[in-house]
Amino acid sequence: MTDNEGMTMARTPVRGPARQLGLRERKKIKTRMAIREATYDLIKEQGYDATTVEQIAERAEVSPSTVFRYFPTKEDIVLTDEYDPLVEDLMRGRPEDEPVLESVRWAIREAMAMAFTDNPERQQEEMVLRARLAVEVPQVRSRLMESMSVTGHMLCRAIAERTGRAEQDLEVRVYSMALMGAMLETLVYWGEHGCRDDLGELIDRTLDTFQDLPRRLP
Amino acid sequence: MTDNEGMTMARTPVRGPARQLGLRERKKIKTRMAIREATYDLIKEQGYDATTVEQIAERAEVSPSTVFRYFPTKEDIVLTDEYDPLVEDLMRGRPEDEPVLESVRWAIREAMAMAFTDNPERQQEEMVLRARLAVEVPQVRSRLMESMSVTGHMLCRAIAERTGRAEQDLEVRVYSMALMGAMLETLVYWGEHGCRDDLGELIDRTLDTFQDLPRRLP
DNA sequence: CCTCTTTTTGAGAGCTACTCTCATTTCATG
DNA sequence: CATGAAATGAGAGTAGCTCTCAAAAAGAGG
Repeated sequence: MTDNEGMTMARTPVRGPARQLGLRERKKIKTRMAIREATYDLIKEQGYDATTVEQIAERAEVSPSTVFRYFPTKEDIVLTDEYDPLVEDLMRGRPEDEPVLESVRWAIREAMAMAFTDNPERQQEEMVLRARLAVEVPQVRSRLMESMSVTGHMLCRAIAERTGRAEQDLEVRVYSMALMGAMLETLVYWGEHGCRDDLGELIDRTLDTFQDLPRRLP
Repeated sequence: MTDNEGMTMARTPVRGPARQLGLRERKKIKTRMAIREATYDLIKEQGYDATTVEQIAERAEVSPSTVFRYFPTKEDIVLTDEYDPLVEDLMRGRPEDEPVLESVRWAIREAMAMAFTDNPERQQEEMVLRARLAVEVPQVRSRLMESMSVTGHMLCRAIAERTGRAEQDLEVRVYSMALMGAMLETLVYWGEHGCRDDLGELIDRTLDTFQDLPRRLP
């Protein structure tokens, strides 16, 4: 049951005979979004812990069972939204001889830009909420770390492909997860400082730091 | 279960020259260990998920309430045992001008050595179990990551102290968490490979990799 | 429009981690 | 031994999550 979410608006089915979403799939997307938005709103109103799945279901006008059918855990409602495939694709599009870190830098920047193209308001707001929850709610932070590890594996694949090394090489994995740890901490840092800084700039600084770690801290 | 003390009545508190723990505290330590061992054994028998807190309580001969009084969550029973203060102390003992990474390397090595001094069998066994669970059980892995983040903060303090930087400096934090990500991945790697490799050697390799990251992966 | 199949949903029962409260037991001490 | 403090157990309660099964909705075809 790999759910392939489109994450785009359900309105205006694409013209053309080839790809027409049926009513069923459009409804699924709508339900998914309804659950998400209900969750975001409730959390903003009363906080994460005080928000029960039952309440979420009620506001989204579905049954609790359905909520769990769409999201495996409560935390996932907040923070599942797959950047990974996007970033992976973007990285694959970079020239072979580019330093890995530069590809990463470019891919992240591009992914963020794309995410913000439609409905930048809402996207920004959700990012802030996620960062805040990552700071405040241990469960969410844990879950976020877990998803970072998935991203890390993606990065392993990309690096392996690029450098010709094995995907399971210890060095490759260490490199990837170190980078993920760095990125996650950047997000937490951003959240702890009230999300006032420019996240893109922080990420740039992090990548700079990462680029020559040994020189940074003797 | 084989701990200090001989089950005396201790009617009169023996005020010997050496510091003697009261019966209460000795009992607490015993209970804590009993819960841990019951958990380890049950997990070995039937796996993590199949082991309920009720079973653990029963085997440890305490009530379920007591289990939760000693450990905040089920995961904590498996993987709480604070290396952090030890490592922090060890790091503080290193010369000021030593490169941070070398202090880390030394502290970890020393901490491992100390952990293995008494009852190396059992220690090794528990380490293996933890690594295996970190690989197999998402909840445990999450919790482990969470605790790594705590260790990361400790590392931040140590680095800040050593280098005179602010503890909240983005670079310091990025450095620390990158290192933690690397260490955690090393543990996972070890676990995935059946804990057959020498963990100390893997850690050494990881630290080597970390030492000159930019040269490792162009 | 009606029928048949497949997918999606809701209702409800059930499990378990975890919390809280309160009475009881166990230790410490004068 | 008496008194106070701490640890425990019993039990009730909450919420996340799973599973099952039957009803409802959507698609395809006549």
